Amino acid sequence: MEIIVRDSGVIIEDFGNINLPLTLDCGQAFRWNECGDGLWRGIQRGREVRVGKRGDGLVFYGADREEVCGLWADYFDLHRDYVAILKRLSADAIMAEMIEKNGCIRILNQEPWETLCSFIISSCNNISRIKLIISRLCEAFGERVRDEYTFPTAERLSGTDVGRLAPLRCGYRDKYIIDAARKCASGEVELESLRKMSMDDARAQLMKIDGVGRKVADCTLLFSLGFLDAFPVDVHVRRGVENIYPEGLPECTEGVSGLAQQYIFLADLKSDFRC
DNA sequence: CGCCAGGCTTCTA
DNA sequence: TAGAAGCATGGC
Repeated sequence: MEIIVRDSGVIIEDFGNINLPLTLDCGQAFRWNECGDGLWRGIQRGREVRVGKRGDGLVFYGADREEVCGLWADYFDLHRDYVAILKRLSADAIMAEMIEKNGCIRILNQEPWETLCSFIISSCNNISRIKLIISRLCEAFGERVRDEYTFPTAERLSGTDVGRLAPLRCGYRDKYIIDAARKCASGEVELESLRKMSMDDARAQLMKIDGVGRKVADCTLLFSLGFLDAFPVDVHVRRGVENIYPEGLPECTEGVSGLAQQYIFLADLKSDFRC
C-alpha cells in the first residue's frame, strides 16, 4: 500500500475507484456527512476524519500516517482485493452492469457495537430517520470530539434506563437498545470473539439479544465483523432478488454474496441505479 | 387519512 | 411451523 503525505493530508494510492457516497451514505453506515469539496466527515472508534478522492487515491485529513494505515485502511477494507472480487462478480452480466455503472462499493469494517446498535435502530425505519435517531443518541450519550460525538459505548448505555432514551424518539426500539447494551457490556455476548466463530455460531450469539433477528444479525456480521458472505435480507433486497434474480443468485456470488447484496439493495433503493 | 421504512416479538391455529 | 397482529415514529 503506497502512502503519500502531502498538504496535511495522507493519501493512499490506488483506491480512487471507490464510490464514496454509495459506500458511506447508503444504508451501511449512518454517521457520515458530506462537508464540501467532495469530502466526507465521519468519526469511528473516537477518531474524527475527513476523507475524499484525490486523483487515483484516497485522501484523509485530520489523521496521521499511522492512523490512516491502521484504523482507516481497515475501516475501508483496503486489505481485501476488490479488483479480484468485482471481476469475479462480473461473471454475471447484470452484476457487471451494476458494477460498471456505479464503481466500487466497499464493505466497511465498522466498530461492532456501533453497528449492532445502529441496525437495532434500523428495524422498520427509513434511512434518514435512522441517521437522525443515531445522531441524537450520540449527542446525548457520546463524548464530544472536535465537531462530532463518539458513539456511546455499551458500558455507558448499560448504565442508563429506557426512560432516559425517550428524547431519541426511537419508539419501541428503546428497550432493545438497553438489552443489547447490558448483554454486550456484561460479556453475555462478546462481540469481538464472534470474529473467530463460524458465521452460524456468531449469528446465534447475536440473536440472543432482544430485538436482534436474522436481518439485524446479518448486517452486524457483514458490516463490522468481516463476514463477507453474510446476506442480510430486508424489503429492498427481497424485492431486488425477486426482480433481478427470480431463479436465485448467480454462482459467482458464492463466498462474497454480502457485496453482491449491497448492489442489489441499492438497485431497489434507487430505481435509477441500474439502467 | 393511509402507506411505507435496511424487523422483531408474540400470539394463534 | 407458518402467518398475522402489534409495536413507535415521521415523511410523503
